[in-house]
Amino acid sequence: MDPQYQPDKIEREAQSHWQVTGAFRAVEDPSRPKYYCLSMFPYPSGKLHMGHVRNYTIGDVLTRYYRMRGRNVLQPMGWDAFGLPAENAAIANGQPPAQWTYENIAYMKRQLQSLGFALDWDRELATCDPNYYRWNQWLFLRMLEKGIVYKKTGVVNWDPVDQTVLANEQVIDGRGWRTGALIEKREIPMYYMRITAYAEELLAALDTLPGWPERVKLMQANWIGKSYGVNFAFPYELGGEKRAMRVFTTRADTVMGVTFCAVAAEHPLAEAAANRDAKVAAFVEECKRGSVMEADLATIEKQGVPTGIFVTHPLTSEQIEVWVGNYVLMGYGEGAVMGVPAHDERDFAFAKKYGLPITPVIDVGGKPFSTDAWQSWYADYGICVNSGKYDGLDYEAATDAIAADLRKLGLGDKQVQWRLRDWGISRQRYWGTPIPIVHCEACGDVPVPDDALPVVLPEDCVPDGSGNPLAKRADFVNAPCPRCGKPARRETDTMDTFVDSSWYYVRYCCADNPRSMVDERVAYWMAVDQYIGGIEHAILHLLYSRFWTKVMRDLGLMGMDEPFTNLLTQGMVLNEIFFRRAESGRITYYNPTEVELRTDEAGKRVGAVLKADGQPVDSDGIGTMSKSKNNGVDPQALIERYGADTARFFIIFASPPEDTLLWSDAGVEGASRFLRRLWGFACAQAQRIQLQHAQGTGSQFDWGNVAPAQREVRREVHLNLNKANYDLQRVQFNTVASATMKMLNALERLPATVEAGRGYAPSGTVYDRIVYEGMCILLRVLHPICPHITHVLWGELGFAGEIMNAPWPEVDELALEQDEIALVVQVNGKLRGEIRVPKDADRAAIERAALAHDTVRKHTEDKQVKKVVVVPGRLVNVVV
RNA sequence: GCCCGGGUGGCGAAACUGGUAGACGCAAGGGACUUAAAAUCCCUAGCCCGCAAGGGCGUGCAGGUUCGAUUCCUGCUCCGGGCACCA
Repeated sequence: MDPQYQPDKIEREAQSHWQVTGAFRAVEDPSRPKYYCLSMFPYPSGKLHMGHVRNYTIGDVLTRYYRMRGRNVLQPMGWDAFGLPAENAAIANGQPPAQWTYENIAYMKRQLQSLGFALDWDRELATCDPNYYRWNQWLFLRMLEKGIVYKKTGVVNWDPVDQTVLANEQVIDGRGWRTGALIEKREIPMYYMRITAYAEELLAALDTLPGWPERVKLMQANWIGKSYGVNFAFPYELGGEKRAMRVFTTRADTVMGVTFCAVAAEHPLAEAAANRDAKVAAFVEECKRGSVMEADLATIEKQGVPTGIFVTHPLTSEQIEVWVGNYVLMGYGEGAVMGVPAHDERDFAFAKKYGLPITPVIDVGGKPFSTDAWQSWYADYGICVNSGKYDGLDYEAATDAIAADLRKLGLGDKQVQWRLRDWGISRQRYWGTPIPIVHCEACGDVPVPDDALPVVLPEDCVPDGSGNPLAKRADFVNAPCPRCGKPARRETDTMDTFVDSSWYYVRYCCADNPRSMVDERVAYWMAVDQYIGGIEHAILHLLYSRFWTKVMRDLGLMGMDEPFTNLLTQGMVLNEIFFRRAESGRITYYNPTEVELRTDEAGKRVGAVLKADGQPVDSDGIGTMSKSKNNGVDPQALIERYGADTARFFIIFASPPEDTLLWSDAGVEGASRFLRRLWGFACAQAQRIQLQHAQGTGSQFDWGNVAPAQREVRREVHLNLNKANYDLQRVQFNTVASATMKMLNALERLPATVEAGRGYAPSGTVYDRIVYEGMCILLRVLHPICPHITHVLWGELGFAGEIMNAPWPEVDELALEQDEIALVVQVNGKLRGEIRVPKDADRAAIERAALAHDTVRKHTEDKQVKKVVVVPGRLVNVVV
């Protein structure tokens, strides 16, 4: 056995052993309980970053742990290979996205393999492979047939200089990232998936997911946003024509306080007003500038103009003026809102700004209302006042009465409203799944027949940032109409990449099937037992995946209702973001490894400079490691210097999986030291352990009369095994790593000789037994985290079989027992001392011992003891 | 702006269901070994007062509940994630 721990050597050997034996190939076996462990597949951005290492190490720990627990495990891997960065790379270096993507996949695959993950590479898939995305197209057509896919217009960011649609990320302060041009909103036709048809089920089924974090379920529930309210109309006349402006409100009890209404710039009323009033027209134009992002819309200053058009209040017949407001969204609800400034903060600010009347109609516990400044209680529920026949009613009664009256008038009724909107999947981009539609002048939008699938994306395009590259490809665009055969044009939009990731976990089960999207193997593996990925996917990706699962179920393709039984949302790996802004406004990001921090004499940070030119760079704070912010850290250097086991141990040890982790490699040294120490200890004990094998390990040993100093070490080992079991079950792995360190610390402290003559078992024999048992436990507990070193040591020390298939160790409950326990003594909650009592001491004896303690006596002697609280096994609190 | 999290020594963190705050590590200081360095091993360590015994303070801030609060409640503050075309 090599006295030196050489990670590069042993890791290479272990990995090639696993490869040769096909150790991680998953085979369906109905006789064994399966465990499908899935980590979110990576976007092939070029190199792995620490977030990937963290994500996949967590998944690997679970996979290897459950394998040792006897489950038939599947842990696959693939590539989320379509997307914007490939096109950006093409713009930057002229390389076709396909080539760039495949090169990145090859490099990152080698990186993943070097980390020793127990992945079944036979099931590898890439979403940019026609054999994968043809099923996106196939299912799209099924959804089209069912009416789940439909076409309508949607709003996009339009860069007027590049003549192209920009992603939200490419709009910076309302300007195009490359051109600096002011961005405009533009309406274009798009395909939508009717996720709102599943809103009710998506919301209700959250209750069937006990294995999901509460916070994720809460976020999804809020996102779906079911609200109960009243939808009603304000009638009006325009150009002699009778019409109605519909609004939705969750506060029908405040309808009597309406003093104005506001509509979105795209609302028909706004358009009508713009036609006859230049001021309105100018404002409507202004509203069209800027991005479509909700965060931007929510933070802009609320502005509006009066349209000069009045609508009739349905209950009071009062004339109410309609305004155009830049904060009203056409895409949400009716594109019009009622204004009740006395009880809605946004309306209040708007009314103050434009001098509109503010009429309180709700009394909240008699508190005095003033129009001077908004108070948060103005929005509270209360009793109607100033509301005519509704005076004195509470929220529910008033809502019922008002809804009933509106119903009688035929102007409105109660309605359930959803915040969730249908999912627009059309993207005006090249590197994505082609939408399988042909546009024919005679036949309209014609679906591509199934036998003509897949519609293959040409892989030699090099986008240049202007327009849509597919539209420029005559060989792609020109196609005969599938229906009439006349020349027609292919759809050039591609699908949102969230489509790709909405069902890839299904395809892993049958990735080699060229004839159908799913097969019977799906029923064996699905649902995913444990899904692991970043918290940033808490809403969109996870909601879309749940939606697709339900659609596939309703199409008869799968049986399950929900795709992911247990969800672990990994915290983000963060790093500082450094950048410079050029005069043109263009921003360049610099990797933290290229930046040097400047500090003053006291060690306080005073600035940061680029190592290359010594000139200052700005900090944009701390953020998730990403390609776009160039703040990722390549784990390669770490792996090469210390080995995969150290990298894995360190990232697991650094913090609990769900916590955010601010990257720093301080502490890697400690992980490496631990593994070297473990190797050294194993070397030193190898002969002794071999001897135990030779003597037969199956024989029972009587641990009853072992000297306390040795018994304490064995207790420590089993205590930490117990702790590791608990922490594995609650997915807190950092303390599992700690437990393995504590076990080694204990074994190293194990005394070889103890005081003789007390009838204890011979200390030399006990020493050998504890070391043998201790290493047998320690290696197995450590194996999921550090598979290579434990694989090798398991073999070197002569333990049977392969450690990856060894059964998980059992806690010996007797080893945990102690004769005497220590109790803490407090006086008035303050720690004053410690007493030792027999483990079965009764309450009275504990109280006596506590009151007899010197320090306790000092703090109680001139006072009256009111009460003594005894917490068994923990503490005694004397209250005076 | 809205929704969801988080804040504990110089640093990463631990603390089972309200019961000894700081386990396990990193960095640091002191020592041993060595011609020297690396590696390794031993010791110290939340902050303040004290030679010590001991005492006071301490889990972002301000309150509350409790014999007892990092843990429960209220308000605030800072940081992170999401906000529908980054993935």
